[in-house]
Amino acid sequence: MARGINKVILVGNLGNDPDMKYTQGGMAICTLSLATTSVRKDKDGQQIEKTEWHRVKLFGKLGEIAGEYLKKGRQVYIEGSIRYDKFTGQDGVEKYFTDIVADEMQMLGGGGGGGAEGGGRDFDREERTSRPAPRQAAAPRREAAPAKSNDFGDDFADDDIPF
Amino acid sequence: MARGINKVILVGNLGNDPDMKYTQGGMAICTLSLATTSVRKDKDGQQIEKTEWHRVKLFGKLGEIAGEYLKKGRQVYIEGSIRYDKFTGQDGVEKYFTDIVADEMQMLGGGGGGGAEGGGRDFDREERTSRPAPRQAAAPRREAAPAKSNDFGDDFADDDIPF
Amino acid sequence: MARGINKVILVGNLGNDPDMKYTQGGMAICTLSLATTSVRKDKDGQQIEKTEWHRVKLFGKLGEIAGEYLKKGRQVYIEGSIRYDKFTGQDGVEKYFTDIVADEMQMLGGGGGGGAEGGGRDFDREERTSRPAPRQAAAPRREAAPAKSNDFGDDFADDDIPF
Amino acid sequence: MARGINKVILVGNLGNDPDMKYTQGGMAICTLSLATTSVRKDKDGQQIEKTEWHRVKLFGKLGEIAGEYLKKGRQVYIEGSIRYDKFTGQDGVEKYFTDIVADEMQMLGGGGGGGAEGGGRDFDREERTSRPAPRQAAAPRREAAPAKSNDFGDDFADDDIPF
DNA sequence: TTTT
DNA sequence: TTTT
Repeated sequence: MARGINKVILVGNLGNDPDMKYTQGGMAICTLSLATTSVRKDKDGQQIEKTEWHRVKLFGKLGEIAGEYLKKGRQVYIEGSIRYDKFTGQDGVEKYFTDIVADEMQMLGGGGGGGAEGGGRDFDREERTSRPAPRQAAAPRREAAPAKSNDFGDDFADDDIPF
Repeated sequence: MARGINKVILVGNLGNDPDMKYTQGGMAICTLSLATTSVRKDKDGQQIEKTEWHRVKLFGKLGEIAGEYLKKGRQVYIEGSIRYDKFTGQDGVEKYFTDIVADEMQMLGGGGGGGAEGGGRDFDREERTSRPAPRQAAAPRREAAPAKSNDFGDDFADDDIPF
Repeated sequence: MARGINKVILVGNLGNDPDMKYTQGGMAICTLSLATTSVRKDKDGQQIEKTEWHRVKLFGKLGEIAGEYLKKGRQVYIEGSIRYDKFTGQDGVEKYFTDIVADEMQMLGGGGGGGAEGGGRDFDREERTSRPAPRQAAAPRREAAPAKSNDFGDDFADDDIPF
Repeated sequence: MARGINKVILVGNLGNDPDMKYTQGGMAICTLSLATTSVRKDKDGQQIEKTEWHRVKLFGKLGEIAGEYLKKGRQVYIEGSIRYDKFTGQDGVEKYFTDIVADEMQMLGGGGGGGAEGGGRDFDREERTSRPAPRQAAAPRREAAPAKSNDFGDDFADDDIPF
């Protein structure tokens, strides 16, 4: 029941290896630094380059895949939405952050393999931690991911899909 | 693990009321006829209009919402993917169809309310029927749709979401 | 010769009337405050709304059209790119801004009429001023806009277009 | 003054080398066959792949760049719009075609270099020819492409751009 | 600050 | 077949 569309599509290269963090519950939070460069011609006809560095967040299973396969320099397709955040530091100064919250990621350029999809856009906030998820917590969660046979939710049987 | 991106974004007006069909299993198939008009200037400076009529398919719950709220003339946002189909008629002639398979829909222009999301992109093909879904089959299915509290699949608990 | 894609698509409502400024040379800079609201279900099944306020910039002719036709509350489609800026205030504190630089705008919901396109993405920076463009400067510029009969640039004659 | 949005974003691989044709006036028409593959899980949990083959048209300078740099197998980003066409063959049978008319193209995966932009969406129709453009016609046209210093059209001087 |  |  959203009102409005907030959609971002990026194709760029990673400036660094993915930064992985995990919540206390073991959910992955992967942060990418992604460069997109545009070029225009100067009034003297010279090429002017401008690079934007996007901070991209991938959560959950999508973040795990990103952390496992992406590397510095790698080219990647990201689809997601823009999220603006404001924090007040201990010094009382407000700080603003803009994140791209990914809900689709695809490695480009052959080397990597396919893509991945997942992750909703807006969730409750909780303390995050940089401790890696304890094996016994995180690992079973991954394996618990069910092989969903369709994306319609639970209101259809699998043999009820007409195309 | 898709390889490639196939994404369509449309904003247009409906040429007709939605066309509703249901599978034998009771799944809704809603077909929209959606116009997008572009304008360019002629070599004589005159405005030339060109209208494309898109055949948009919405399946399952998304199709039901479309069928309930959309009407002829209504402006709508559609996000989905392109699907090309080929059928051979009884006369042996091959016929080609291009559909936009929606995975997001949003009514525009105030009158209608919010948006809806859902429906995957590619599924098995099955015979379709134009008989409305029998009450005793379809109704429970709709009600069976669980109030999913997140989109991460089943590998997180609800209280494990850090933002 | 850009390297990368930096694309934003927004559909939202204006929180205020457009803010118009003009460069010393008379170019319009229109700033919009655009809300997009997403909804998700809470772990208790309750609807949680989150609204992002996007700062959208439209330059030149596109900005003039926006300033003329858009109003507070109006629903609009915006396509553009993300631009991150950093300024150091007089207090020496760095401030960060994120803008959506529009290159397409379309009014939604009937009331307004069509759309408009224009404006490149990256240009030289120059001091901006809030004084309206002087008539004798701005007006001729607007009229000077030629009725381009195609978008291929100057390397084709008008009668050389094959479709 | 378009009414509606008709936007397609594709990332895929070429099934063949680009097919080049030229109008009598020397304008390039480049046709690509572009594959996008999506994967879903079967009801038995097996991966089901579905490949869509898009027919992408690039005109003018954009088509020339595509013809020069793209090759079979190459991965490419395409942005454009959908165009539906209907022709009646000599046998009196109507034939339907769906094209993606590109207005942006970018080579992916390192090997190729940057991207290119250009080409409007809808133009007059004219007979097309497969003869290559005569050197004396096409070559000067390419060189005649002016080094536009901005995209605002002719209504601003170059030093009138505020960012 | 919008909208439904 | 829509819409402005």
